[in-house]
Amino acid sequence: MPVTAESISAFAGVLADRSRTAMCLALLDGRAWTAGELARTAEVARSTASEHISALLAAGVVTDERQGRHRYVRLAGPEVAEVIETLGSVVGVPVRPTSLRTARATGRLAAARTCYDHLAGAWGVAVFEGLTRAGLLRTVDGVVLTPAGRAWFAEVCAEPEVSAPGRRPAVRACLDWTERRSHLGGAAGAALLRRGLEDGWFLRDAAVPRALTITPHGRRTLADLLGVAV
Amino acid sequence: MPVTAESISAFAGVLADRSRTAMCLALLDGRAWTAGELARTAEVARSTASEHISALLAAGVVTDERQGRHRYVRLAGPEVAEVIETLGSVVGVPVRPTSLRTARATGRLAAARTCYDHLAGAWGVAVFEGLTRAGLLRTVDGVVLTPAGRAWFAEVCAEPEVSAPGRRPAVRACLDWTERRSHLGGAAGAALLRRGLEDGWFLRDAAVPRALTITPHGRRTLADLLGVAV
DNA sequence: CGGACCGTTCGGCCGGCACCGAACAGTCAG
DNA sequence: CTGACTGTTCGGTGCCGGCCGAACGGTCCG
Repeated sequence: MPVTAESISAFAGVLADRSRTAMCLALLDGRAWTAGELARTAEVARSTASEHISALLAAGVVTDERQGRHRYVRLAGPEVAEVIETLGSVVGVPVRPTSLRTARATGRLAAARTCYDHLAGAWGVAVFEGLTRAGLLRTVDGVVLTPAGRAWFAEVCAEPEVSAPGRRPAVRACLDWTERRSHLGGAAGAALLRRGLEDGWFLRDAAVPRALTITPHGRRTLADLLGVAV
Repeated sequence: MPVTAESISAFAGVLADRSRTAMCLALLDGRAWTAGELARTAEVARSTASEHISALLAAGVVTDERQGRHRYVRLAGPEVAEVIETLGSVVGVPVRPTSLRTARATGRLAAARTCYDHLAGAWGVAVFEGLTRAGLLRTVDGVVLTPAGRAWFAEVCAEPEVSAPGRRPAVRACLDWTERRSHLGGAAGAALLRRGLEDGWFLRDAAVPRALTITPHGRRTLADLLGVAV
């Protein structure tokens, strides 16, 4: 019983700071923010923001992901988003409109969106799993492109770069915010998205940044390419 | 935007203390606790508890009610209960069983219970409104017993005390925790509960403290007395 | 390699707050 | 009235935590 009180108060303590709360409110949009962006949002020094992010991380409020010289931070899951929204709703109305707006936005984002430079959302996960089922991707101990997959990408995306031994990994499993499963990152993921945008599989949403809508043509093409219903 | 972050963090700050959280967890059962009981539950000095209660009060987490030398404290409403439970659910499972147990308990408590020494819950509210409809209670600018009501209580409860100009008010509107409407407190409310227990209208629940079950006899009697279906 | 940029670590400062005990005010019972 | 009890106020103490700037390690680019 006292353990429960301890852990709840500890968790509340993490949210009990103006700067950390400002960061969390920014993160409510479901996107990944860099540490510097969060520092600017909360209006504190980068060093201070770094400490705050560490605290949020330790409490399980956010997850992070290093990428080059950047540190991308996102909310750890829908549960913590719910806590923050509940907290906001009890303190007054001002969060409601934001909440509704983000709900609509995340609805669109959940279906299909860009994650940095590759495809994410329900469609991103479907593609990832389709590639795996088709034998183009092997997911034991990490994820690698099979020879068949390498050939497939070279043909579909017409980009030899995918197989080149550059510094960027060809494929990378990227945990999906909404689906909690992996979608395809890395050079191959980027190439596929580029190809899809060029060829009209997806259209960028005018209203919601990062959101994508699938065209009927894209739907047919992907089903065709993967040899499965997606 | 900064205003929102400010207010959310301020609210979270109130919950960000082991002692205050322990108090809130105790209050989750929906009952009113005295300041001393909360101090013992949180294992702090009475003076410390007093300060904590003031903080919870200022934040709108609880409401209080002085009664004699006691200060009764209860959660301000279902919304704050929801916040605390949400907070507990994200931090781990340990709150769930408690939550389920209290849910079952509050289910019984919602129907009929004692509030200090009078009837509360759905039945308490129904009786209050039945008395009003029957013209025994007038509820403009507070609540008073009509002459007819005074006679009714003298007859039914056989207690002249109800009309005596003692220090305790004859009737008092007591805001019901579950119904968010008034039930009957004061000397008349106490007399009515006493009469009901003596005459077998209600039985005390063995498992859940303060819970009451209505007997068929009680149901008939109340409907009869109030001249309405309750 | 050197310069630009991002993030982290480390002192050091400062304010706030949780806690207690003692003294005091109000209520109830005998 | 007296004594028992509940709750509040007020100093005083100690600690925790948020903040910054400076220095440093990594990464990307030319």
